[in-house]
Amino acid sequence: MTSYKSDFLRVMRERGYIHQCSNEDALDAKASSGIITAYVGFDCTAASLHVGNLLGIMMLRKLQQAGHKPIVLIGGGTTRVGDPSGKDDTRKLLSDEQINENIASIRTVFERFLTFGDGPTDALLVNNEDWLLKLNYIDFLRDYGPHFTINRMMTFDSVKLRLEREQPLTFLEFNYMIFQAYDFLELNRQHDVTLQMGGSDQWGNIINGIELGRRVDQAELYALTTALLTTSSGTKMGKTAKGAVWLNEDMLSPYDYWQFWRNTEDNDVGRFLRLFTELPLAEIAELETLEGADLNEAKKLLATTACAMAHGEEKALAASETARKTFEQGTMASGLPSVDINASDLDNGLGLLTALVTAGLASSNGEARRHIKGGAVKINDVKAENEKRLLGGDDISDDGVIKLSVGKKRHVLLKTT
RNA sequence: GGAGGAGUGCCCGAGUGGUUAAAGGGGACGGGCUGUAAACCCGUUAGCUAUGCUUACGUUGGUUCAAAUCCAACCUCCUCCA
Repeated sequence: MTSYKSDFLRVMRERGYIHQCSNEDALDAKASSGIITAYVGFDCTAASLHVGNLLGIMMLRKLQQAGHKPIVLIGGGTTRVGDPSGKDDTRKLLSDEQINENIASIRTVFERFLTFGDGPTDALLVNNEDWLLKLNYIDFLRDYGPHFTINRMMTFDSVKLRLEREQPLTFLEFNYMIFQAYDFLELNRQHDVTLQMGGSDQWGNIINGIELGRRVDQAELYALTTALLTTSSGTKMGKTAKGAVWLNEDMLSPYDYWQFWRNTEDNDVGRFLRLFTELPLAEIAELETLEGADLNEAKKLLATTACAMAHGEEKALAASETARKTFEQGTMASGLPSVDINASDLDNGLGLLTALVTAGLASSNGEARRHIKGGAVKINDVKAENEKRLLGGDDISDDGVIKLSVGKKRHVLLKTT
């Protein structure tokens, strides 16, 4: 297949989203002749999605932009089971309350990327607990069990890898793929969904759904996956000093989110621009030709654009400005992440170690101590050598804050209240 | 049900009575070099009210001056047999 007829698949390929696609000719024909409805499933194991999920969200966005209908499937039911794909260990089970809290917190993110509503191409958010929790075990087994063979399930990577690595795979997790397959069937019945998208680790699960749909309803379903995101140097993407790169603002500040993209490796800039921004391909191609330090301009653009999509233009520009002041001018930037401290603590003299820990720059006094020893700590851009140093009112700069830094990149402003 | 093997720090993995907060590697973090990049070099990598104390080698007990290391029971996993 050399060229796609449908805008959707063409864009997906041009921008580098496609890893695998089942029956792409038929899918292409279908997408070029009418509205298709597609979904991506999201687990709710945390209170926020992270950049690893961004690819799925972006796919739905592209789908909608191409005039099709995206469905966000929240795995309220399947999260109660736990997906074994790509994991060595059984994930600890979450309580129902936790799951519901997570769902509430996660759903806000989608509104930034998709247009929801009742129109034919408006996005829809559904939760699989609506049908999974109602299932009757015996009925379900009789209706759908015969369509799955253990022999076949054993061949899927999610199962095979666990067994090969001699890690336990519980029956509970073993059922995950069956539920995901059933989701696809159910969404096809309820909303005429014909395409499921996801990361490449979902391929097996999706194929299971396609087969179930064909066997039970003679439905013609499709799969489309993206490559899992890794950096050029091969490491998994999505980690910062603080942990995962969350999409929710209350979990990771727009400034830190901006920084994450700003620190992209040279070799990834073009790829990420295509995947995570909506700049024209021609412009990206030009940006890619930049070399050496000039490439930093492309990284800034990537950071600001990607940040704007997740947090809004205003915050993205603010983050960009904060970064400019901090790194290019070396001046105090008020937009850096800040932590409130009591003025009275300062009067009595606030220990530097304590300050570093409360600022989140160190996880323990011991770590703070090590950072000081290593010469990484700065107070108002002046290196701190003495771990017994006390912070007092004198340390408050003209801007009314105390700037604490660990290393070149991590800065926190202490603000008195 | 029977026989054998395994469970170590964020991960992998060495260690089989004392100098072991536990080799080595990975990851992560910090420093250097740079461009807030990569690669490379160096360092750090349990907590604390810190010349000491506490926690830590699946769990719980026991032996011993002393245990990750020996013993017992239990839990979990793997392999072979039935």
